[in-house]
Amino acid sequence: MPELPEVETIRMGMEKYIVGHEVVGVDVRLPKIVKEGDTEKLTGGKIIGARRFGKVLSLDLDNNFSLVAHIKLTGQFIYLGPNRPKESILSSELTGPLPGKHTHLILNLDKGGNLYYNDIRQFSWIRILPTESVVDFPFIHELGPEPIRLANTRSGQAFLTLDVFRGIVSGTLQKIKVLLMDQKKIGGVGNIYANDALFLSGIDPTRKANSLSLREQSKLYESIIEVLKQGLKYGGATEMNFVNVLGQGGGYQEHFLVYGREGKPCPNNCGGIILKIRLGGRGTYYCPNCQK
DNA sequence: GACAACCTGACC
DNA sequence: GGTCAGGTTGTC
Repeated sequence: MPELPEVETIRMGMEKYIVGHEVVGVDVRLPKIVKEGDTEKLTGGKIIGARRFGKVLSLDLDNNFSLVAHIKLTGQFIYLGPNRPKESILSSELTGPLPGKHTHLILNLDKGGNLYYNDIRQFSWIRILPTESVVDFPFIHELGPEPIRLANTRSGQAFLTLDVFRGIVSGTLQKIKVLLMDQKKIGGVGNIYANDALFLSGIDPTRKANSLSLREQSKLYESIIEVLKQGLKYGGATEMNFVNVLGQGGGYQEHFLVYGREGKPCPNNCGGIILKIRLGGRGTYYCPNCQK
């Protein structure tokens, strides 16, 4: 499901295919998706940038308005129009027809292009905000630092250094996995990458954060960065129905370490079997042999 | 700190 | 037909 690597994959696609286009019309099909602001402000604006803050996207226009979106579990931004690479064949399995019954917003772009916004579960939100106020929007303002620095993110988000991470981890009684997914503590990490990072570092997800040794803190810090980089490398994980701006799925789901692998053998070949428990209301997967 | 709510589709 | 999935908010 969309976490930092998936949202960053979308952002990169927007930068490549959407930025530079003018918005010539807006079609709102499910008004409740737009929680704040007037979508008509977008019309006539030229898209000049795509930013990401944790799991939130911001499409910035030259008329000082931004379309800000949290796609939650099942949001999709798909571009159809000129400049799509010839080899990008839309997977109707992942997106359905465009527009379709889950298409809630359409940005008509110049040169006949369209940006479709789909969301099956309708949990996501879109806001139209003045560009200068995007960083002050409460959810974005309260986001914790991000674990990886990306060249073109322009997120303005603070970077999670090892020292900062140590401070966060040692200062709370929260269970370590719950902490990793707490957006106010660390920006961008969700269930898939929290599970895999804890496996990679050999740490039991139910441990209290402040019980980690200095060595475990370092190992976990490195593991978070490693799994996020793997996610990015494969263009995200197509769990739920994540697709990039061309409607294509990602590949990290083929490389899950423990996420979604209940009952399967531990990838370390330790002989253990992956267990599933619930932590903070979320499915949590781990190897009881390797994670202490 | 636990858990329902939001919502739909997938799965048993 | 019932249950589960999950990011975030809201409520107990």
